[in-house]
Amino acid sequence: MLTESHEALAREVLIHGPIGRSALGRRLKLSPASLTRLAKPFLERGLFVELDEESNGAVGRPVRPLDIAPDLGSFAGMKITGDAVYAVLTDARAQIIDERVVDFAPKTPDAVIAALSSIVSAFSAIAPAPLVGIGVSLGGAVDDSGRVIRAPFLDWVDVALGPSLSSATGLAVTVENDVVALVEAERWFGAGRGRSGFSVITIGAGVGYGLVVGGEAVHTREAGVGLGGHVPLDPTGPLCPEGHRGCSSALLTSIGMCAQVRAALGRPVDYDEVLSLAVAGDPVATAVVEAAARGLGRMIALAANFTMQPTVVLAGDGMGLWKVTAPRIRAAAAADRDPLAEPVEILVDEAGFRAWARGAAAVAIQAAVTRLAF
Amino acid sequence: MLTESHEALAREVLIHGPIGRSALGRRLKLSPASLTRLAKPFLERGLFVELDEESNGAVGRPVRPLDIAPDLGSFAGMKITGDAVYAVLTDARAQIIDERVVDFAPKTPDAVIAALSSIVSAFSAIAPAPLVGIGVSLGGAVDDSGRVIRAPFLDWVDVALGPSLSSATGLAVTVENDVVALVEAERWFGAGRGRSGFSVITIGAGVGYGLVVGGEAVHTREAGVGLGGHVPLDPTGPLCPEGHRGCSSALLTSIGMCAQVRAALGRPVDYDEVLSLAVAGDPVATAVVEAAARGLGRMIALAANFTMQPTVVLAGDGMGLWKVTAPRIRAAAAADRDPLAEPVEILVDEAGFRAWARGAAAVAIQAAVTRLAF
DNA sequence: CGTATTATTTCTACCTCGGAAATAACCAGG
DNA sequence: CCTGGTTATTTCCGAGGTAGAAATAATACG
Repeated sequence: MLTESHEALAREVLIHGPIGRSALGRRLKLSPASLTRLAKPFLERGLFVELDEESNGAVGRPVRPLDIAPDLGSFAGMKITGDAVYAVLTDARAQIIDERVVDFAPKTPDAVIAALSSIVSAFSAIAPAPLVGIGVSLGGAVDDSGRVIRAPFLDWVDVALGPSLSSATGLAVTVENDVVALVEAERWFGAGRGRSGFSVITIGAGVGYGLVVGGEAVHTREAGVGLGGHVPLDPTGPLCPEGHRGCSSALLTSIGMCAQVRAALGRPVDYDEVLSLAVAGDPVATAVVEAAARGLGRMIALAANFTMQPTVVLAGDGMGLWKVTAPRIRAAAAADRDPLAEPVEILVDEAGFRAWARGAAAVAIQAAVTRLAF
Repeated sequence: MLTESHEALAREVLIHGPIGRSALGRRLKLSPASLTRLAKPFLERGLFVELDEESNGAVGRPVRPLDIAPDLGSFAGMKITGDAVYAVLTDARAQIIDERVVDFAPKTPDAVIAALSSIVSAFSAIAPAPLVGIGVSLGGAVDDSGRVIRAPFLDWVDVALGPSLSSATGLAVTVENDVVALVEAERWFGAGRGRSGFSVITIGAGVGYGLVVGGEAVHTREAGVGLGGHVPLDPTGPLCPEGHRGCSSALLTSIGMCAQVRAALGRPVDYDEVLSLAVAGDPVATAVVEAAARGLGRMIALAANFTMQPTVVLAGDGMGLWKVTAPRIRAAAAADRDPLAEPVEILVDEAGFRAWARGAAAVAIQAAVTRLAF
């Protein structure tokens, strides 16, 4: 069995590789001697490869960087919504190789597992390396064993989703809350890579919030229950279904924005249309979008101030708002930022909706590293 | 030299003692055998004592709890303001034994060091155990070597306060930002003891903010620079000197509250008078105090939501506001708390202004534990 | 072509830790 | 009072991870 140090080495090479033993020693606070010893079993089993770095002009013996084997394994990440599964096939670094969408009905565990299984079969056929892990994420509460404690949008209570899918596919399955999974993806492979702390705000059908401090995601009982969904942002704003005026849900979600525009224009519109109307100068859509931009900026500033982390990562399917109003969001964030603190650094995950499925893949990869099983 | 495990043991006994080896093993994740080994040098050097627990009716061999020696050492904690030093003499657990206030003028390093030295002399004479460490805190930026990088309220830039005081007194001196020190005191000895995470809000002449996550205080460059000082809380509120409408400084500080009441009543009032006027039913003071209570409640909810820590500690000289309006603050916090999350737990440090000096003592104690020097 | 520099490996001793068994100190009940 | 049960602590000892020192490797530079 391999030790904790072995696992730390595997994680470090996966996240920061290719990287030389010397740099690894500094990063893990271990001596060069230990690095030689720790890396040996990985090289012997073919999990790591040693690269030939062409000399870069520096004096001294050139580094011999370690990297993960290119054919280490593939992973499937699948995000369950109320009517479809959005899936990505990734490599061991959560780089997307392929993506699929499969609708399902009715909202029963059997129908969902059938959809998930069909995706896994399809991915198995085209994956460049064997599938070694499956990640599933959804909006709701899950436990460590892969059971879904509750998922309101599916009307599920206590469903053994992980075990069922695992026996159906014969592969290791990790089930996680969607926001938690997305945060893990940002931490290991995304915008937060190499940063010790940042907060994550997702916008789309809902508003999600996650936090990383000291290199670790903050996991409390309330992670993923919708924290950040009802932050008061604009006292003159619209009402959300819970009756909060100008809260993040009312202001920032695609549902909330579309509802505002529809109420004023008298006809249904979708999210993309709201944005393009705003770009075209429609006064209603412009007002709604600008209010959202100010609200998001305020939320970014609040997150940065209260978490004491100057970096905020934006992700989710609502990134269209960023594309249209980035300067306004930045200005609003700066206005509410504490004047003495350094400016907020806003990082945007451009993957849009795929970021959710990539999050599911990320937790599957993490599970594989913890098991040191590839 | 003693190891990291020895230090962890010392910290654990100091914070949670008296405590048996068995419980220590569970807490530190070490075997009973290791606890016997680790505790030995402390008992031999007289730093720990073994208590005789009278049997409490439980079966089995009774625990033999370890505790720190009662005469382990005394500590001085001193908070520097613009015109006086507030000091406490404490035992090794930051329990206050005595307190002093010494005014100084002018705002020069020499005058401040003279005031600090006179307090140290006075404490030395009455301390029940030898003084082993001195902690100094102030509003401003300090570095690890005990230098004050800048302290605007004293017009100081780059003053070697720690080294000067150390050579003047011959004792180990620790200098820390006042908010950071207060957070450390709450974490080790105060309301946050035994909790892995919480946020701290101080109100008084200013608004301070600190954060503990995963058992560690969050130390970023912006710790103690005034984060939380200008959080927008009430869009219809008064202006702060920076021009923010209804921000935490305008709403919650004693200065801000007194200024509002004075503007309406046309005569100067102090903080205690504002509170007693409000209790007596004066309409102006009542409006100001209730706005402050609502604002503080909102700030508490924001802190809990964005830090994902359900516990918030209140401290500082403005605790009079809590005494007068606790139910209103609780109600406001509950209103802005995310509906799905567990209720906010509000803990109040009743020490008032002394909490600042106690924070300085706490960082001195921490330094002594790190050095394992008593 | 020798020297300086940096990376990595080899060898080895240390030292922390935990497992197992023994011992200690209590309670409960006959 | 004695015996068995239970929990806390100690003793003994081996396993294993770690780092120090020295050797070796591979480059740039003059």
